[in-house]
Amino acid sequence: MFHLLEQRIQDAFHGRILAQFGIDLEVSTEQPRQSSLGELAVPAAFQLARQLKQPPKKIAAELIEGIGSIEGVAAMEVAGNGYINVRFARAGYAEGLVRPTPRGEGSATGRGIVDRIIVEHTNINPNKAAHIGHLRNAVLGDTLVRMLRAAGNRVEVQNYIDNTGVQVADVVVGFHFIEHKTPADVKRLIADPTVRFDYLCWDLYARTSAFYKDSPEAVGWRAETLHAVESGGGTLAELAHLVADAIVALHLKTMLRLGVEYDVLPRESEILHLKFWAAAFELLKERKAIYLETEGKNSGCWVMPPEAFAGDSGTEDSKVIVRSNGTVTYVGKDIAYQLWKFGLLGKDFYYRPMMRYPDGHELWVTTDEPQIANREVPAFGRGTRVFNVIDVRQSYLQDVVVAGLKALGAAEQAAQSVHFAYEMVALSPRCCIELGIELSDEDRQRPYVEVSGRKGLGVKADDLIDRLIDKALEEVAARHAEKSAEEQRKIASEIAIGALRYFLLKYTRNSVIAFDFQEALSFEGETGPYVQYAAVRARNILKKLEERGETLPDFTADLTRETLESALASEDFWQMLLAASKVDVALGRAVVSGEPAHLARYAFQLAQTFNNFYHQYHILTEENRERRVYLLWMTDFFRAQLIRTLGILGIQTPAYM
RNA sequence: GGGCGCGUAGCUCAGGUGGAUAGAGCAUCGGCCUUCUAAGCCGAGGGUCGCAGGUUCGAGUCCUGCCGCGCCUACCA
Repeated sequence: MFHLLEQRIQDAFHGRILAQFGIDLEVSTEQPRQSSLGELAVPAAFQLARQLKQPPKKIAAELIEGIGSIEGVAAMEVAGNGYINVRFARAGYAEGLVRPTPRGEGSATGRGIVDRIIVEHTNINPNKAAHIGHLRNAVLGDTLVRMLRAAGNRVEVQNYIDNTGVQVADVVVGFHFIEHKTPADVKRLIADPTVRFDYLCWDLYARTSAFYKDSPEAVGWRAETLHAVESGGGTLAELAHLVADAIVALHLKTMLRLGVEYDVLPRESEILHLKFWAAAFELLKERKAIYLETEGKNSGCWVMPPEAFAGDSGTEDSKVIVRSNGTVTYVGKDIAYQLWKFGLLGKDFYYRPMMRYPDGHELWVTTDEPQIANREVPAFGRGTRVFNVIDVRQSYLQDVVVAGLKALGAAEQAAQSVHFAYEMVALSPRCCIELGIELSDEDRQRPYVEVSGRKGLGVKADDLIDRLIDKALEEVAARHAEKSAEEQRKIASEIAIGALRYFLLKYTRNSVIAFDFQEALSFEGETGPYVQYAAVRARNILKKLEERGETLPDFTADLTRETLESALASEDFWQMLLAASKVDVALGRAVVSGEPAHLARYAFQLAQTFNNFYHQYHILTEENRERRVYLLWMTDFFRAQLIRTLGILGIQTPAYM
C-alpha cells in the first residue's frame, strides 16, 4: 500500500518536472524528520534549484501548483527551504489495508524478482561441534533466504560440505595416530547416546592441533591422511567418512533447532570423484585464465596472475591454483563449484534424498553414483544469481573466484556473484574469563578475542542454545506453572531461539560481534522476546474476545469509510497504522541493502508501537461500538504484521509467554 | 608496505542516494501492576559524531591528510 502510493507520487512528480522544465529527473522520496510534517517528503526542488538557478522554495511551490491532485494524496505543502511534504488521504489508505486489491500489497518489492537465486551458507567443516561464529553465518544466510523468498524470488539453499579437507583429516589423525582407535571404535562412539560426538571431536581437534606444534613430524600424518581420503580406500578414508557424516548429521540437528533448513548439500567428495576440478582446470587453461609459472617461489604451480583480481584486493602476488605437487587448492575447487552453481561447468552431480524435515521438506545430498530411477530429482544449480555467505576474512578468495569467472568470459555471472560478507563473532574479554579461558595481558587489553577452532576456543552453539532455553524456562515456569513441563519447554525453546536469532541479526553485517553472555541472554529491550511478547499480547486480546463468547467483527463490512475517517482523524491512530503498514517497505530496504538488521530493527519498532497502543488503549472494555471495531482491527493488523515480520526473521511466535 | 573495515552517550550499537532539532537498547535515577500478561509503559540525566583541513546553501554522511584499533595480504581452508 505504502509502496504503491510512493510510486504514484514519484511518477506524478517525474511527469510534471519533465513537462514543466524538460528535465528527466529521477524523483526520490524520503521520510520527513517529524511525523507531523507528513508521510513523505520530496526533495526534488533542491536538485532542480542548481540547474534552474532559482530558489528551491519557488520551484517547490510551482510544482505543487502544476501537479494538481494525486489519487490517495490529501495535501502537499512547501516546508523548510524547499521540501515538498506530502500528506496521505488517511481513510483511503486504511481502506486499501482493510480491503486489499490484488495489486496492492507487495507489488513494489516484486520489481527486481530473480528467477533462481542460489544462497550458500553454513558451510562448516564437518570435524567438530558448531560454534557461535557458525551460527552467525547460518542465521544470516537463512534470514537472507527468507527475505528473498518473501520478496517473491525463487531461492535454492545450499550447504557446502568440505568432507575431504584438512580439518577432517586432522580429527582422523587424532583418532588413528594419537588415540589408536579403529573405525569400529569410532562407530561405537558415534552410536553411544551418552557421548556427544561433535564435542568429543572439538576437543580432539584442539589436541591434535597442539600435538602438531610439539611434534612437527606428525604433520606428515596429515598428508598421508589427506592422500588416503582422496584416493578413497583404507582405514583412514573410512574414518574420514565416519567422522564427516556423523558431524554433518549433528550440524543439521543443531541448525534445525534454529529453524534452518537446506535444499541440497553439495559435497567436496563428489567434486573430487566426479572430476569437477578437472573440467574447470581444462576451461581455465583453455581460456588462459591461469598459467604454469616457471620461475620464482611459485615455480611449478599453476597460478592466476594478480592483474586478474588485484583491482579489489590490492595484492601483488599471483594466486596459486594448482600446487607444484599437482594438487588443487581450495580456491580452485571453489571456482569449479561456482561454475557449477551457474550451470557453466558442463557437469552435474548425482543426487539422493538424505532426509525429510519434520515440516515435510526434503533435503538432498550429492552422490557420485547414478541411482534411484524411481525418484524425480529436483533441478539443482543453474542459478542466475548466487549469494555466498562467507565471513569477510575470505574476501580475497572470493575475489579470486569471481576473477576466475571473468577470465572464462562469464562476465554476467561474475557480476551476479555476491559475496554476502559479514564480520566475525569474537569473544569479549569478560566472556573469556567467564569461560575460564586464560588470557595474555595483551589479549586482556583488546576489545575482543578471536574464536579459534584449532585452540578449542569458543562458545559451542548447542551449549549456548541450552543455556538460553534454561533461562527462558525459568521465566516460563514462573509465569505458567500450571502448564506441563513438556509444553513449558517448547515455549522456552521458541523464546530462546527468538532471542538468539534476533541477537545475531540486530548487528549490521560489518560490525564485529564481541560475544557476551549478558547481552545474548537478555530478553528485555531490543531483543527477540520483546517482539514476540508484543505479538503474543496482540493475539491474547483476540483470544480473550473469543473466550468471552464474542466473535471478531467482519472488518470488511463493519469498517466503513466513515468509521475509518473518524478514527484516523486521531493523529495517534494514524501514526500507528502507518508504522504497522510498512513491513514491505522495511523488507524492500533490507533486501536492496542486503542488511537483515534493517528488518530486525523494523520488527523492534513495530513491537514498540504496538506496546504503546496496547498500553494507551483498552480494547475489550471500549464501549463505543464503532471505536471498538476499529481498535480490534488495529489489534488484528498489528498481530498479523508482527507475526509476518518475525516469520521472515525466522522467529516463531509462542502460544503464550 | 599494500588492500578492506571500524572509531557516534558510561557500555553495545542504528544512522537509504549529503538535508529539517544526531537516535535506540542496556546501565543509572524517578514514577506506573484491582484494569486485554510489568519479558511491559511513562519520565530524567547523559554527545567536540577520533583529530585537522577541504568541497557547498547545507557534512555523522563526500574528498585529502593524520591518530588509534581490527582483519586480510599461504603451494591452510
